[in-house]
Amino acid sequence: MLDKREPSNGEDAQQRYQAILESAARVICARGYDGASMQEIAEACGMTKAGLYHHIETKEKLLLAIMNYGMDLFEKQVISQVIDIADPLERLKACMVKNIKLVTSGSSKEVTIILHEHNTLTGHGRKEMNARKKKYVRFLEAAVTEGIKRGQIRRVNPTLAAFSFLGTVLWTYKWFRHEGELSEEQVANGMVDLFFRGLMPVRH
Amino acid sequence: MLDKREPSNGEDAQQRYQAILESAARVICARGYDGASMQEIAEACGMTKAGLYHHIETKEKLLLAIMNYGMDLFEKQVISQVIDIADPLERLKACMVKNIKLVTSGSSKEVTIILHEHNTLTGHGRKEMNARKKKYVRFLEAAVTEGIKRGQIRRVNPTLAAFSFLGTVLWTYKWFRHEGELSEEQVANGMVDLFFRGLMPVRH
DNA sequence: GGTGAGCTACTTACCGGTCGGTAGCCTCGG
DNA sequence: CCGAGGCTACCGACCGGTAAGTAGCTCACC
Repeated sequence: MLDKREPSNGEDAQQRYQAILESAARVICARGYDGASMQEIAEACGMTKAGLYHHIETKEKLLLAIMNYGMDLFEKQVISQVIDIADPLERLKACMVKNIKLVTSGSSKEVTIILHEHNTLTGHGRKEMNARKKKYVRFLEAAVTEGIKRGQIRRVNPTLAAFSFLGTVLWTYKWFRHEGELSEEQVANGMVDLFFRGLMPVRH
Repeated sequence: MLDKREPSNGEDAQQRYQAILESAARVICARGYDGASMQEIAEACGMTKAGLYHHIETKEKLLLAIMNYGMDLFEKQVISQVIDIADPLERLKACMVKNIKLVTSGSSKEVTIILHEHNTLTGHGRKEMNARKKKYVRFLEAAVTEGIKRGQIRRVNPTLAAFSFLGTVLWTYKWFRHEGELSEEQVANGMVDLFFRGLMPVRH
């Protein structure tokens, strides 16, 4: 049970911890989880390895913390931005735009780590992350189902639609480059257009 | 200059080498490149580490060999199966089905390694693999462009369409499970339907 | 004067890779 | 037909280096 008599101190400590997660995320994102040594991560945090271990328990728990932090970020910047949109089709479209921008902006390496290291965690931590991811899939499936009921979306398999959505959106982490010819906006809007309207010409 | 008086011997050696690549691929696919030790890989090949090093130069060159083997497999089982289809739309659809089945079947771990370890190779080997991947993107873009010219596909950005295609298809390596509710056929056919027709209802 | 944050110095284990050696087969001269 | 020489495939033992993680100290600040 924490005594919160000193909010400024508590806030500082939390900010410090988040700064560690962000620095660690940058290293792990660049080198991969196994390729990143605790030495490197500690240096990126402006500390020695032993100093870093004052804040974390193990390397794997650090990874879990980074991923949970990334999930918090995702839920704040994507889900909570669109969850109140009543129209399921508009909800899905807005969700796709927000999600693509979160991935392509590259500002939160934690999200990239979640995407790339999907098989790295073991045991309980892995189950925890899988549960959080599954919640997102269910959210997408529900929106599709609702859209079908309303007649806004044709009769497709909601699970397949959700994974198709996710593939389109999340695969961008592997190929999108800011130096490239396509801007974030172009990708986001273009993907929405492609996903919802398909490739076929308009019927007359 | 090899004297090929004994073709059977040469074939044996090549088969042996391929068996090594396949065993190594299984271990690397399961543990990740950095997580897989040469010790483990050698054991999976039924050899000691020193014995394995008789066949390969370095760990990274082993990875490159595995990826090139996977690319050969991909080109044989996907590209060459569809490249002669005259209709670009049918070419794309057949390509998507073949590609999804290659990934979901899970029989060739080499392909999964290509997808997952997209940032692992360095230097020349990485350029080599990127070139082979880019060829596939160009192939898809060209088919889309041709489909647009023929009026079979509406005016979309071919690059975006190609990456959308790839996201839908290749993301399956992260979530598809044979124990799951969806069969390979259901996924392949469902994805084709979704990708080409989109989510919107048919206009009347 | 205690507590959180950090350090130096260390342990144990394993990593990728190499070395010298050898068992078994093939080839070829005599 | 035999045996010397060479080659392929492999092994046991080992190298220098580095990995994750720890014990125990200092020190600034409440």
